[in-house]
Amino acid sequence: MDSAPPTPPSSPPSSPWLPFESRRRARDEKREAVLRAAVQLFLEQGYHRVTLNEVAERLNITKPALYNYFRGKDEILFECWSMGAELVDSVITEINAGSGSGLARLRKLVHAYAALMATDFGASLVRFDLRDLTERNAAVARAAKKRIDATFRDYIAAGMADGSIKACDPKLAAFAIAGSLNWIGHWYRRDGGLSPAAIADEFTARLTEGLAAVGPQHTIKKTPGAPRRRNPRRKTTGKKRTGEGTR
Amino acid sequence: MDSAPPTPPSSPPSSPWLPFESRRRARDEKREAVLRAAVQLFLEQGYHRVTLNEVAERLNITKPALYNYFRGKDEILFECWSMGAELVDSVITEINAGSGSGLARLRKLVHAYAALMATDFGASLVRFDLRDLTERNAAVARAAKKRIDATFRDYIAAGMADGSIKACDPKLAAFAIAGSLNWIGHWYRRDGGLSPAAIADEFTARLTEGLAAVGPQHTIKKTPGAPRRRNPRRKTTGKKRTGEGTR
DNA sequence: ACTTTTTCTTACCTGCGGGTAATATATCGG
DNA sequence: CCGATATATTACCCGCAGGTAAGAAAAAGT
Repeated sequence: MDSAPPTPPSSPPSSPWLPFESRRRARDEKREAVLRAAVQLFLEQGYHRVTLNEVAERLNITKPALYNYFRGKDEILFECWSMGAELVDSVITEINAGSGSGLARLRKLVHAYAALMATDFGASLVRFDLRDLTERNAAVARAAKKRIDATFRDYIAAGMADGSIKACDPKLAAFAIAGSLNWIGHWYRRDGGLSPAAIADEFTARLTEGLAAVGPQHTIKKTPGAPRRRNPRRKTTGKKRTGEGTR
Repeated sequence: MDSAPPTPPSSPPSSPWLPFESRRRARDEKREAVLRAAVQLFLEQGYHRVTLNEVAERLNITKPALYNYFRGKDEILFECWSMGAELVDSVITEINAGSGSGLARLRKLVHAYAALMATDFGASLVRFDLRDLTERNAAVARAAKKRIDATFRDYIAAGMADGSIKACDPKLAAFAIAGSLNWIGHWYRRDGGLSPAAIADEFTARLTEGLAAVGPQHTIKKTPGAPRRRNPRRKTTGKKRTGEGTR
């Protein structure tokens, strides 16, 4: 809207960094705008059916302009995917920073992950085909996926160790839970009557009730801390930037 | 192997139907061979990366020969998908024909469905993008998916009605279970140390243990009929044929 | 006001892959 | 052995979408 720069033109040239910074910012904002438009189209129509012309058109520019920000179509796909991965990563670091039993952590992860699957960048994690990426980028993506999967298993294993989760095969249990969550990304529609929060709550309960240990402590049903209300929302901080030049 | 027709050439022309039938059979077998080759390649590399030349090459023929059996690439995709759908349908009819509580039926369905996801045609149900189909075929596929989803919900609702399943939202519970199962189609690898039977058993237990009613009757842990052993395997009959000519 | 750098556009190239036409070859019925 | 039918091949078309080159337009720096 407002075109006034942070440093008005009348001010002395004391700080030439700010305009420089603002230029960089503008560029990154445009980059992100491209990603937002692209991820939306990719999810709507599928990567292969979306042309770069369409992406550009939606941004009121033309195709070659995109090449100022990205090397090619596959890099756009990868960056979309990365956005989602960063969101998950920040969720995980946050949970790891906190405390709680294995079961409690697993519940937090399930809740946050479920909500993430209802976002564009979150869904892109499970709806994009990694085979569309360059081998290099695909390797990065595979590694990230592996880390996420390992986190699920770790929480389950930790829960078994601390007695909050009953004995089971962590690998298969993680597959079952993660699969259920990942599938949200395939069926969730914004106009579908089910709010992300409701889905997250329900899945948290449904997916962990079978795992809770029944022997030592009594069956845990709702979140132990807040008896009735669930966590309203969790602010997903993040937004790192890679800073890798285009040319 | 053996090329001798059912009616040897020396016999009188009393039954000209058999050679005709055998011709038809040969044709259908080739059609199916195309589908088997195609589904494998589609799963391996992804639909868009597979060329018809590759499909043909794997069958030791050339691309245009495929057009004797299918209208085009998308029809091949659809027929692969249909093979999977027919397998699920036959599983469902079999379960519906039998008896058992809602929970028991749900368990049967989960078990059979999990095993199916470890097959090529089963996986094609969840790994192919319906948007690659013509609108007409996509509508058929959507309807089939809806029927399958409805079956999950029906079993859960029936279980709640007969007391074998505790109160829950059938829609979300079905999503959670089906999602977990569908995801198998994405991660299962034949060379991955986990046998389909083991996966099916584990998922059957894991996905239904949280749903079993604990109030009225005692907790149901294993299958109620057979106390220790689970169903070893279920023969998936089926293999209907559409019989729609190409030209 | 001039130059320089960044950003964007118009016009084009190019390869790939689905699909088709014309034609050859095997198979079948007689 | 001969025509008819199905089945396969070789050669081709062509539309599309990713990517590029060259230059205009806009900003930034001085």
